[in-house]
Amino acid sequence: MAYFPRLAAERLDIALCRASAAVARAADVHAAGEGLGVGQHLVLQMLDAVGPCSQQTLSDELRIDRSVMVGVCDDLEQAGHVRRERNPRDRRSYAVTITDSGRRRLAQAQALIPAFLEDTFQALTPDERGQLSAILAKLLQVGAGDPR
Amino acid sequence: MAYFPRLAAERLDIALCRASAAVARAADVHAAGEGLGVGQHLVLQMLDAVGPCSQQTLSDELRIDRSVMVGVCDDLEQAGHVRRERNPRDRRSYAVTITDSGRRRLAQAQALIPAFLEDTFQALTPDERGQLSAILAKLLQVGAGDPR
DNA sequence: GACAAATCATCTGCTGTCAAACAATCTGCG
DNA sequence: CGCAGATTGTTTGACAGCAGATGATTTGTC
Repeated sequence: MAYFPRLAAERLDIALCRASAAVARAADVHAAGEGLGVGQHLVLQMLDAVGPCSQQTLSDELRIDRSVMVGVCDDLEQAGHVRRERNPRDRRSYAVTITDSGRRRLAQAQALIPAFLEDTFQALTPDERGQLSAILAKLLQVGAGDPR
Repeated sequence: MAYFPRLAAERLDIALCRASAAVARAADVHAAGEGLGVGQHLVLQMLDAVGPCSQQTLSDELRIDRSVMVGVCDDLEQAGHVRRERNPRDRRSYAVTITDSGRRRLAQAQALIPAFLEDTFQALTPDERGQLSAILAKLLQVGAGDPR
């Protein structure tokens, strides 16, 4: 029932990982019910916001490994939500572009996110959510051995 | 370079998972250099604090899967840091007990934790670390679809 | 132009985790 | 007692993620 209390109090790293695992599982369940994986959702969201990208750019920005991005884009392409054309200026890379179908699918998925977040983080007050967001942003920016 | 900004701001779940992944990797690197896995460390810490436990209890409290706990205890037993005896009151379960060797190993590992945490969370002020700790405790206690 | 080094997408193998199945044992109910 | 169902530890199979190697292409330097 109770999470071994000294761990949460003393080991910030462990608590962070455990909380993340629980949240990730909830997100997977939500995504599975939605039929659109978390990675696919992120790719569509980014393509919609910033326009066509190479898979490398998507990998870097979204922190998804290159070799995983291959499968994510495969699935999206097969579903018709994305087009993969060679970038004419650099034929090594693709220009991954979101299609109209992809935009519709994204809008549909986006609409369900607020309720999902509300459900997942219901234990936190709006203030706490803001604090958490700011703290995580700081951690991702500088810390944790990720000086890219 | 920059983490696609809208994600960090809007998707608390994604930010949490990304931060956790970075921290987990740092912890693994640290543990590998130390020669004592994170799971093993946690088990020793809990056995030292609360006395002999079954593997099931360890699994529940430390949020480590039963089938993973088998291997963790195997390694600890083989290294002589733990004894596994059948619980006479319930011969299905073990009474896992920390040995003197295990206690020495634990003390040695514990001594390095503060420096590791300081290094990993150097981007955060003491205030922020306190906030993060409190927020994570709340999340682990109630939230994220883990109503055990 | 020619060649070395870097980059993009991809594939392969490895590791770690989880779900499901299994045997042994315990508990509860008649 | 006798039997159904739950629990503990374990093994197995499936799967995601990552490091490293590979082929195609670009960039930089001579």
